Amino acid sequence: MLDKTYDPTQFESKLYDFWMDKGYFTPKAEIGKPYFSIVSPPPNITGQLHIGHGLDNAIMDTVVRFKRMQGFNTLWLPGTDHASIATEVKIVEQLKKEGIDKHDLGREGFLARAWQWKEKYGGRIVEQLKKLGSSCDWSRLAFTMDDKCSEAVRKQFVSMYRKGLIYRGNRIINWCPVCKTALSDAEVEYSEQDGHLWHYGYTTPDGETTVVFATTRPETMLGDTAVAVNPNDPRYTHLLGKTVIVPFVNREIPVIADEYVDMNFGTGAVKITPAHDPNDFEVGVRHNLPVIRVMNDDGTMNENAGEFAGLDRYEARRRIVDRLREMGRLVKVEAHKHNVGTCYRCHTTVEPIVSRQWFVKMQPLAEPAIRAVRDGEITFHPERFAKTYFNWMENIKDWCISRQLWWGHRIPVWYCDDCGAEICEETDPTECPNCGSKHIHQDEDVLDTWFSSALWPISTLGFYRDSDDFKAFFPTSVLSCGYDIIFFWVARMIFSSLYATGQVPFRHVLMHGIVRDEQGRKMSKSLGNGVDPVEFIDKYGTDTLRFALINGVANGSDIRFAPDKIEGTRNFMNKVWNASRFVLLNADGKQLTDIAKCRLTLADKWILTRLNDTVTEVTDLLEKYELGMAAQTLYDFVWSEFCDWYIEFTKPVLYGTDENARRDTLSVLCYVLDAILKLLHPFAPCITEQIYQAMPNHAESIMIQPFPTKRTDLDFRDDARLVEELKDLVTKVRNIRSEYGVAPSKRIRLYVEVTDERIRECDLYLVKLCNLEEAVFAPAPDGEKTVRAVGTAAACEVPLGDLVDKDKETERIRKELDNVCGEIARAESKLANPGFLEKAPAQLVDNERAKLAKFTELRRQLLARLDELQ
RNA sequence: GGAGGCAUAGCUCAGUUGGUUAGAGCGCUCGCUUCACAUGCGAGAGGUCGUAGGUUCAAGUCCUACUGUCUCUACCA
Repeated sequence: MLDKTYDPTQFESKLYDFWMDKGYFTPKAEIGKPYFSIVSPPPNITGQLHIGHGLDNAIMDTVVRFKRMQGFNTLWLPGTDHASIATEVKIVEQLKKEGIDKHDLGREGFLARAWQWKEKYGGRIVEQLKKLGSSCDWSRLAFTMDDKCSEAVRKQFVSMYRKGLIYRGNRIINWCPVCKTALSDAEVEYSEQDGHLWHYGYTTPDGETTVVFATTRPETMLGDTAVAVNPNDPRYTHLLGKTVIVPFVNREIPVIADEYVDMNFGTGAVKITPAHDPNDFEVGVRHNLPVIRVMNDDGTMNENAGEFAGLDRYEARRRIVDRLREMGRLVKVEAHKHNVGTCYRCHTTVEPIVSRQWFVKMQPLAEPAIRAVRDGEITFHPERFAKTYFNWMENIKDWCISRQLWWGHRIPVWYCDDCGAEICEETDPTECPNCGSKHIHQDEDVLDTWFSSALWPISTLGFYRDSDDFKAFFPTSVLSCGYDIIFFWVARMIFSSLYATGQVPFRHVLMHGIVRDEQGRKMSKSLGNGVDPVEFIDKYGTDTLRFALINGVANGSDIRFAPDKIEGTRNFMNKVWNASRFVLLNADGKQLTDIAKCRLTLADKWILTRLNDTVTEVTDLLEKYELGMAAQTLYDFVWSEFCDWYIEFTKPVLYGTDENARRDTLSVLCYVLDAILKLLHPFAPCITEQIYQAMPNHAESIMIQPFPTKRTDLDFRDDARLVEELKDLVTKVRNIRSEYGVAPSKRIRLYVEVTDERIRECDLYLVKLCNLEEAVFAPAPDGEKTVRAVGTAAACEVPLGDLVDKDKETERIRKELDNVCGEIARAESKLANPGFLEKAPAQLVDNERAKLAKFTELRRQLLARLDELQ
């Protein structure tokens, strides 16, 4: 039997262990069997569980449990990510506290520390994920740097290298002077900052003409190798082909013409620094300009900076501006807001720098990736995110994949010290295949962490090992992640998988939003407004966490995680618990009947019909991955129909003396509760299993039971409609009681005049739900003062004696009459519209006619009542 | 600059091929220790669905423009 109070901490972790012991999470790789598979987005080993993981896992577990119950061979494969740069930053910080520089340890020593870190924090996050109740297969737990994944990275790299899709070159990249590594474009975040536009100029050697321009980064002038103007700009035609002198370094540079220059911006002249600006770099390529780097990797000025060498970039900027001012060259200084790129890990302003790095050539990879989504091989939910995807893919630039870090997959390229050959093989070479020299050395850099993440679905399933898992579970069915990593991850998995396997990595992409705080702010460490899922689960349980994150939330929209929402969800769990307790307390030790053999009451028929509706709706919604609406549908059914009405309907029977009726009603109660538990299980796995285990005739576990399906043999539309009429009457009578201040405990008599004879069967329901002393199926005796509730199946009269106020009652009836007349007018005007009759579906026209008939009848009765009152 | 989202009850939000009287939770008002649940029960009040046009028999839903707001993306020195 269930405990008196709902306390999830008493059973959640026990149930998880039970499921694990039974091996329910671990499917066999059965090739050809209908399957459902998800490969989990791997959390970074740097961190701990946050609410975003909670959301991600709640979504995946709900879908996975649903599909498992539907009978699919279901795999949910979990893992963790080495998170190259993020982890390395953390370890460097840790070392710093111990007074150690990473270079003191050397590469080997550092990597040893990193693996220690991985053991500690990777293990911790796995334990935290288990608290969520996620039914993932821990026997297949993967790590981006384990053998299988490393092998995939190696093979993919070599293959792409050989096809010329990976190349090494000098390009402008984003450089983080703190992390001291290159970053991809996706790893740069822009933030608007207050800066300045400094206007000054360079003068021709003869000292006669000065070309004035504006810049936000004066320090880069030391690397200027040209001044550019628009070829169509008449102001500067006379200067084309001339030269000007860069002060401080006294370099003579040409004035060139290039379309890139916007004549209407500033003075129409631009200083060109090919080594430190992406656009200038392009200009430099077109005009064959020298590339002069003036900065070191740590953001200080290098030897090319002349008198400013050794200064930090910002100090150099200040000094240069000061000097220009002293020299009288500074024409103007303007305040200027501009977007500055920052490192997504440490938020330092990145420096565009020319550097020799490895790149993935994107154009050939992007095309099939765009096609796959366009052709519907992959579907985004909601669809609009496909646009975001196209937008990025169609304007994609080459992907810088080398990082000047140690923690990660080392680039599998060796260089021959003797002949300079570049060697890229699947197995580590020992000598140069070109000249036979033994003097070879490996590239020092590691790969962007997202290069391995991009292979995650194929590497974890063992594509490069020809494994059964791959054959049984690929392409995966669903990918679930936040919209913030579409570029980092989703897009890259798509083109990487298409390249390697010729197949898409997943069929459906479920995008969710960001979990925000009560005021709609992002949760962050600095604001201290984050919700720790582990703490939350210890307090409320994982079912409440999961349901609160999913219920009523539209796909892809951000979620406000507010305390009253949490309480509401907890209350719902409590409701489920107590309703179950009611059923189980009554069913305890009683014999039940097969539902198909029960003599069903009207209420039974109603709830079974409504259950059918709910099963259909929830199943449809889940199949469309509309989890929020599916949960909402269940919430409403459980609370507003099963608890508020059906359980109340059963009470007169359960507390009555007819043993057969009691048995049958209990059978229906148990049947419906059992179905509710199963429907709810994907969303709230623990509470449903706990209750299920207390049910009569339960099987080993709810999680391997079939998901409920519609019972056409238990569908009673007509009776269900009648019960809706009954509910309507009950509400109206209660309303009258409330309006007239009849004490809830006061039992009254009710006179009922039926239009639908079946209402007579509802005697007990009326007595119980309206708290009657009796229901008399006759008109009220003459002279009895009553208030009337009018419905289509019956009209009820509540005798209230002197409480009845003629004016008040007239007013009440008039108000209802207004409403009814409004509806009649509406229906009539629709039915009078020839267009509607011709073009609207027949069903709709019929509905409208039925509605008109119903309201006309109500109007008749209301008018009759008004007459009586006169 | 480009793209996209949002704008519905006091608040937070659902509302998916256009089709019953636009819903929920919270809050609010009134009343209830009714034997599953006060984490509850019953009854209510509260919305011309941002503005203006258009398409349609029919628009919260589709189209156009506008206003407000948020996000992504690019980046002109």
